[in-house]
Amino acid sequence: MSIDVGAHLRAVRQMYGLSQRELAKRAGVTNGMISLIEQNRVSPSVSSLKKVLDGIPMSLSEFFTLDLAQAPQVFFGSDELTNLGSDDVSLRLVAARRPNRAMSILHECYAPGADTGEEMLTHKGEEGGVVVRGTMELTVGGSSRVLQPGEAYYFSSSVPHRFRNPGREECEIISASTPPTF
Amino acid sequence: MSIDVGAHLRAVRQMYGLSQRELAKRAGVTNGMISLIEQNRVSPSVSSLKKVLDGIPMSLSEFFTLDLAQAPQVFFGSDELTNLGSDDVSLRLVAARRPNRAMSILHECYAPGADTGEEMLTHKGEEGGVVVRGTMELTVGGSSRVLQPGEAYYFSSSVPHRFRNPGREECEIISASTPPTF
DNA sequence: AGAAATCGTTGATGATTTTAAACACGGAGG
DNA sequence: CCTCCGTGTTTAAAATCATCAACGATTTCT
Repeated sequence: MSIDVGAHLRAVRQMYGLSQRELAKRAGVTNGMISLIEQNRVSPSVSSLKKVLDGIPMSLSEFFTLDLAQAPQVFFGSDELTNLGSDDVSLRLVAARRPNRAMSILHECYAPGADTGEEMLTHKGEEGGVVVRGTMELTVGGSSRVLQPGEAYYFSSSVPHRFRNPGREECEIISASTPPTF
Repeated sequence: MSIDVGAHLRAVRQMYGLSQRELAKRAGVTNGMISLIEQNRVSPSVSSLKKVLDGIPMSLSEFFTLDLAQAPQVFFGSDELTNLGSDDVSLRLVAARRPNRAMSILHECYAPGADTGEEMLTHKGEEGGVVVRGTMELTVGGSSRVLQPGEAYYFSSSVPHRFRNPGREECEIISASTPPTF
């Protein structure tokens, strides 16, 4: 069970201070329809839902991505980052326990020679980051490059990729990925 | 005109190597319906579209957020980051020209005393980051804190916020925000 | 208090979607 | 050649959604 479209629409509408009739008028649909949708007595067609959201206005993407229940921690001490790494790779996640995050932000440390494993990684979403200290060899699809401090990367995570620290020094990077990998 | 649901579903389905019948079977709907949706001869109800996507599987949120047209630059030299800052605040953006990015990743440098301006910032989305060097005073809503190197933050950008470098040293942070601010 | 306005809900009808079953096309193998 | 799969597409009937108009409840103003 994922999203309750009816309750969600109601919450969004009220958050924008609109009545069913007011929204219906802006959207060019009937108020009754909005009532039925909000009670989950019908499941609107995508085109109808789009018309309704246009009246707010809000995109379908925003609607399905938006999460209301949020009143979360903002500041994180260095020791409040959640450590997810193994022996030679430290992955420290910001806001780990925040439900329905849009991103994973990580403070990563790779020991000399450390890597993300034999197999190339493939998953949904996008990721990017900046090298802060040391050097990082990144392979994405066919191409590969050793990034120096201050250099950066950004790619679609569905393309097979792999990280490796080729240097004798520890490598530190700050990265972000969306939707959240961790 | 936003998204072409039919074409989009077709692209997603093919990306996962599924036939209409195969997907229909997994989703518990008929193959004909998928055909009609993909030709935009009908606009599916949200519940139907959800059933179809469950067969992939993919969430409604992902479906409406995902963008296909992508074959972009992966690696960025330090000098290939796009500088957006003013005199005392340097904002260097990763993958600036990539269309339909899901995130903005920034390498930011604040001169001593520099800030994001008198007014509190408010916009859609979420943002987070890690302090790499120097100190950063961050105010979010009512609360405020001075973050040290290695410390981090994450919050909803719709809450009024402000950054200021209170130290005598330059402050360097890596940040990410979604949807992209820049 | 009473009238007027606004709210969300409901029932019958017309419009649209969804199903089930058949169709047409193309490639693989006997 | 020709049947057997596998595609995706199409059609009529069944199911669901969207509209229109009316309803009861609540608030606002006279």
